[in-house]
Amino acid sequence: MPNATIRDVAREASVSVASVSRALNGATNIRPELRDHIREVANRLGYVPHAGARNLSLARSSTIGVVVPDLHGEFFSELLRGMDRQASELGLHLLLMVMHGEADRGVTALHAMRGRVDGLVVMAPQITSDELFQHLPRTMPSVLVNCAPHEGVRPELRVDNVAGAVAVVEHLAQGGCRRIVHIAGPDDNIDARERLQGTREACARLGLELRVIAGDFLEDSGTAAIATLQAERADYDAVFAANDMMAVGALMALKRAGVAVPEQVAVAGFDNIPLTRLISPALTTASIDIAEFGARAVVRLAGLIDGAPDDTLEWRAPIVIARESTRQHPKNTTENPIRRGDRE
Amino acid sequence: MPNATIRDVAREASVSVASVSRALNGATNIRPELRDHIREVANRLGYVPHAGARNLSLARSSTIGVVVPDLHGEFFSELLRGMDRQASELGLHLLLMVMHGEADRGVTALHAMRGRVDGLVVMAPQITSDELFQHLPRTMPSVLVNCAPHEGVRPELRVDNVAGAVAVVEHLAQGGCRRIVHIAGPDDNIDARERLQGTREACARLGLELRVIAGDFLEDSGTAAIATLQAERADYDAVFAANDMMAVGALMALKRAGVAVPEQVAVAGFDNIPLTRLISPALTTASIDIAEFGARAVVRLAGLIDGAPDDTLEWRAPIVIARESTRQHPKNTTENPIRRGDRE
DNA sequence: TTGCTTCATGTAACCGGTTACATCAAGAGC
DNA sequence: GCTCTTGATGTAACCGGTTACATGAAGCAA
Repeated sequence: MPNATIRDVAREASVSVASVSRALNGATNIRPELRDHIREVANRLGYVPHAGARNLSLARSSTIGVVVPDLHGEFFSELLRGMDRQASELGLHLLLMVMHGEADRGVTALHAMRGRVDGLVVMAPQITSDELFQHLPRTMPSVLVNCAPHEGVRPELRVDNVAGAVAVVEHLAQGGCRRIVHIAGPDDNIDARERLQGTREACARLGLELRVIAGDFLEDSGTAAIATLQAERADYDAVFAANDMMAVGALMALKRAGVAVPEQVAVAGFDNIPLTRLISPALTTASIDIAEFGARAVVRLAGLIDGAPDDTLEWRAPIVIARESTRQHPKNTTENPIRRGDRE
Repeated sequence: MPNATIRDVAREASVSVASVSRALNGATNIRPELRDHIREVANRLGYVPHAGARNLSLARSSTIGVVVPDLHGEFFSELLRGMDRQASELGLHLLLMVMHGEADRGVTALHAMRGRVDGLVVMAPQITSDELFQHLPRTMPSVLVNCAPHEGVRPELRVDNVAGAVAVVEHLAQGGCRRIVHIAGPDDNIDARERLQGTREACARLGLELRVIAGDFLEDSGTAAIATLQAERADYDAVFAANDMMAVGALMALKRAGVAVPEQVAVAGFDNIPLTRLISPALTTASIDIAEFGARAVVRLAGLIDGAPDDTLEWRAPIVIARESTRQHPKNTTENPIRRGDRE
């Protein structure tokens, strides 16, 4: 037997559908006895309103779409947690949409959102996602989170990656490091680019040697970067990875290679995912409060949906969380740090 | 200007709404030129179908609801990742719903799903969620994942917690451990209970001493458990926590207290979350493929939605992943393991 | 009593799609 | 030329809610 509809309840209670709707939605213009009677009947029939129908007629779904490139790792789970907490507080549901890196699938997916959500939180750091933004209808309230540059001005939330990278490099320099290896993220990722840019700027300004190795934000590419360096017997005293997972990969590889961290090589990451404080040595990293970041995006989106004007670009500046992996050590503050090639 | 509707397209193309619907949904009974013309007009107007209206009329939303108790930690992010991968493959969307531990909110939330999703994947390990299952309408296809016992038979997927715990204890015993401390999970959590039960059974059978300390599945309670033991100068040679996060907390606390792991005390967890292999010593744990587990739930739900009969209870038996934290050490295989209280 | 206001309740249109059925033109068969 | 079939197209009902507006009864003043 299918679910009861509002008309079933109306018939059973010998009233009109309007009265049922009024009774169940707490309208004031209804006789209390009638209201209670209708509620009783609705309960008896196990009536549950059909949200889809309600949404259609109200032109509001109380749902927001979350567009993310990927679900790997703790960054997204933290972001999602923050968004969920806030959304649930505001009585909103979360519709998840993962692009899996495919921009065209992203456009299709975006279209699928119409009539399903009241607004979107979009995270699309791929430089190539220009098409995506063009397909983001003006009529759809949306907050852009850490997105690649795009046409026009939109409500936006960004991490100040350049400042974060600069701060990390300064921290490394302060610890006595002079020869930095930067493991970069994907070339088409705006976060990765900006972190690289900040690293370049800071190294140039502080007179540090810089070598850049390509990576892809995954643990393995951090490991691979160290393998390359080891094979070359390269000379460096710090590894700064563009995100924490690559830093972890590097850390593990260094450990296996018998290189002491931080004594011989300091290691730093970016994002401050929860596990950074659990590994050993604990990882130095650039941190923003990821969950708060997500929550903030939801708050702003809710404002937009309610019609509040908002087209500001809001920044979050990361701070450096100094942990064991870059603990300052006197012997490295000299001009002549231990060279990797010397022992092996 | 609001979004174009199917009627706008029909008017602009001088055809009926039926033709527009046919043209855009690839029906065969339409003249190709007309179809192309309509598509062209639709494109020009930037027409995107209203998913909500479509769902209402098709009585199908292509969305599945995911009900989870919490979003903390990597377990859920892995589960979600597996579900998303599968859902996206099947052309389904994911609507997230976190209960935040409140059973009554859960019931409300469940009702909110009606007309929004075609089916549910429900994870409700709280013993108290009986009410929840009663409010799960029979008409709503749903797959239960690691749920507490409940009335009636439903399509279900479960981790064999008892077997997993037994396997871990056997592994510990094989390594020479005789005095086990089990850090239990929340008392009202079915997974926690079963893991405790398995631990009890195995210890009894193997003649091991067992002490149980209460925990709550969070890292801090693992830390607290060790603090308690230290304060008492308790005598034990293995800590088996009911999940990985508590094991990690215990591991950190032991390290800080100067207790060597695994030499003095072996440590094991449960779940095999990704970070277990990254910490040091790497954590021994009971593992199932969490992402696959989630994906499987989605596959079965999709089957149910398509009307396939399915009321089986499917089990996943965890396997023990032996890592450094329980590395076998000869001196502990004697009847007289090092007592914690002897050094400090 | 009449006329006016107030308020509970019902009727029916609407949200934006899909689709059963009606309609109608063209082609086939005789 | 007439009928029958076939296939494209249009009309309108329907999905299940909400709500503007119509209706009609009760309350009140004159």
